[in-house]
Amino acid sequence: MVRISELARAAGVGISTVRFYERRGLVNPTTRTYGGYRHYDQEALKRLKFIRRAARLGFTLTEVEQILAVSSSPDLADLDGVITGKVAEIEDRIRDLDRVRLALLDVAANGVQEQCPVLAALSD
Amino acid sequence: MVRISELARAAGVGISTVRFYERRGLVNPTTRTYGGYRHYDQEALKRLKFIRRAARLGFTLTEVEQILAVSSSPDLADLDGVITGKVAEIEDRIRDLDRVRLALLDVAANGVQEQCPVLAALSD
DNA sequence: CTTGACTCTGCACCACGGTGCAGAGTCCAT
DNA sequence: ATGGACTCTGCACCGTGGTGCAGAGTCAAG
Repeated sequence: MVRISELARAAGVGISTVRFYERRGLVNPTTRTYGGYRHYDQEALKRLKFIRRAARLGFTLTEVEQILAVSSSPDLADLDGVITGKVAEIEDRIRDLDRVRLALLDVAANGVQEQCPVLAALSD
Repeated sequence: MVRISELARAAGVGISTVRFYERRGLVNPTTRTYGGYRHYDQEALKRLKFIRRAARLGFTLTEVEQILAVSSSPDLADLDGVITGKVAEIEDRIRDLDRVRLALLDVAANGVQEQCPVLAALSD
């Protein structure tokens, strides 16, 4: 059990950010002292790190919330649809990222041709 | 050659957004009429679509600018480092996205175990 | 039981990425 | 040449995701 400053430092975020995520319902302290101090366990640290990296991947906090909700729902029935949707969405992003990656490698290898490969990568 | 409203509609963005991207140096009109109206060619449409999708992938507009700059630099010498760096960054994101994807599939298949696989996916 | 480091809440503020409006001017089909 | 649709610039505003401060309270080592 650690308090907020230690948790924040371990996750590489600011204290205010932790409290902000709590207001958004993303991370809750495991317990509070009588005086109101937040105490966190290891699970909270994992959640914090997850949120940060998912946000960096372009997910909004609302989307992160959805993913976390899905991943810990006690009711597994008809959750499949939600997961399938999220997975498809993630696959789209991976495909797009890979196109940009390949296009950049193409530029590195062959220089810029008439048709810019990077622009072409996401033109659909 | 189309004018701004047609370009915006084709790219699925607002007119104000096109002008905003222009202020950021991301898309420029091919020509202007004497009266000041912007005219765009197909290249501009590609750039616009690229910007939108790259932004959705979590790149900031500054990063998009960098990628576009790299991809159309006339000077290919010592661009390799920049491209290599961007490619590595993109590969990291792909890896992270794939971890989340696999973790969600795991939840769909096996339910939530003691250790949540989704949280574990991005714990490092 | 004091003292200094830490934490609490509430609120104000910030940067980024847009979005909308006003008032003036442009374009072009009739 | 005129009417209506469209565009121009400049500026103000918005939602998201934080960040910082004030004033009061808490914790724990000595």
